[in-house]
Amino acid sequence: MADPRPEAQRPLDPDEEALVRALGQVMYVVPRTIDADMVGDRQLPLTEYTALMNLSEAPERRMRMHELANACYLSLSGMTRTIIRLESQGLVKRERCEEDARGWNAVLTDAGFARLEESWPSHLAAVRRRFLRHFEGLDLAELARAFRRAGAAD
Amino acid sequence: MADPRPEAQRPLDPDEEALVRALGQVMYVVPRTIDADMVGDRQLPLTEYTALMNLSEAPERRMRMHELANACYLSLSGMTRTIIRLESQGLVKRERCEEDARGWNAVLTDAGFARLEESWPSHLAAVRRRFLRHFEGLDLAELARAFRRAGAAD
DNA sequence: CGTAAGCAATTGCTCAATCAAGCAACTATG
DNA sequence: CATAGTTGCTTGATTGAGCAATTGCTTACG
Repeated sequence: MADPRPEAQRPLDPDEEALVRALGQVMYVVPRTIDADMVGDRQLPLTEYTALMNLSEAPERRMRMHELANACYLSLSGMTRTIIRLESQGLVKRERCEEDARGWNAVLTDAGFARLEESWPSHLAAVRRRFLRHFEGLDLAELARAFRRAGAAD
Repeated sequence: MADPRPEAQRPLDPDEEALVRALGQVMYVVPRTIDADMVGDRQLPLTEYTALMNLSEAPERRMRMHELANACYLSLSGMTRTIIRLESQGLVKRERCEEDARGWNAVLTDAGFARLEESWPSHLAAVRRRFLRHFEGLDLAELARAFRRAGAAD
């Protein structure tokens, strides 16, 4: 990380500076407001919604733990605990993996699928209201590419 | 033919969808990598850096707790504890507010200022590497406005 | 004035996330 | 085919954050 070459230390130009100062809004405020909307509306925290949603899109509605952890931007241990919470609500169950007995699949139950169907409108509304509508008129596809680049390791 | 669904539930178009799916990268991955870079490089978590930085820009290098909490996107109680951590390292001190004895000012010490001077290149590098460079060629000023709109409380 | 209402900040508690350590199962090598 | 090393996941300990209750000061009103 430490690479204190002069070039790297050139001060930000005003537009860069404005963007960096505004970054906190998207890093901190947006996730909290979306989560608060979901919890207030459907009692389903964003982390748990994200897990259910990823499972619902997977083949046979099941995923290995590390796969799901990645998809949810969570550590493996964080994912274990999230699945425990969902399991205790009957929304997910765990099944040993056929091909590798070390592995587990998190599997969406019918109750989990129902919970998701009941909750997605709330998530959609929150995402529109707290995020998407503020980007009208911008090139969303290009922006999406930039977001993905920023998240890619290096 | 008219779509009978309420407007708010209209599905996302592909570009919107791509952006929403990429949002997690900026909400979750970017802050963690910037923080990890700062901690690895200068032992200074991003939250604490942000507090020092805001203080350094304030008149007399001092701010009221709730002001600073807002600037750092933190609750007041979260800010109290951050200041306690900084105070225990001698980087900040607390002084009763002259005009209102209920209030306290967090004041940057010389040691705190020195810590900041030693750390900002690391922060700048992290922000460039993990965020800014992926947005080259986009209209940064417009993007900054969109970020600020997204964070503004309705 | 004097008391009720309100505000600034801190404290107690809880919770979700991390890292590090542990356990169980798989794989590769001599 | 034994065993050393690796991998997949869980568990234990810790941390940083938020909310709700509390403390101490200020202000507004009768």
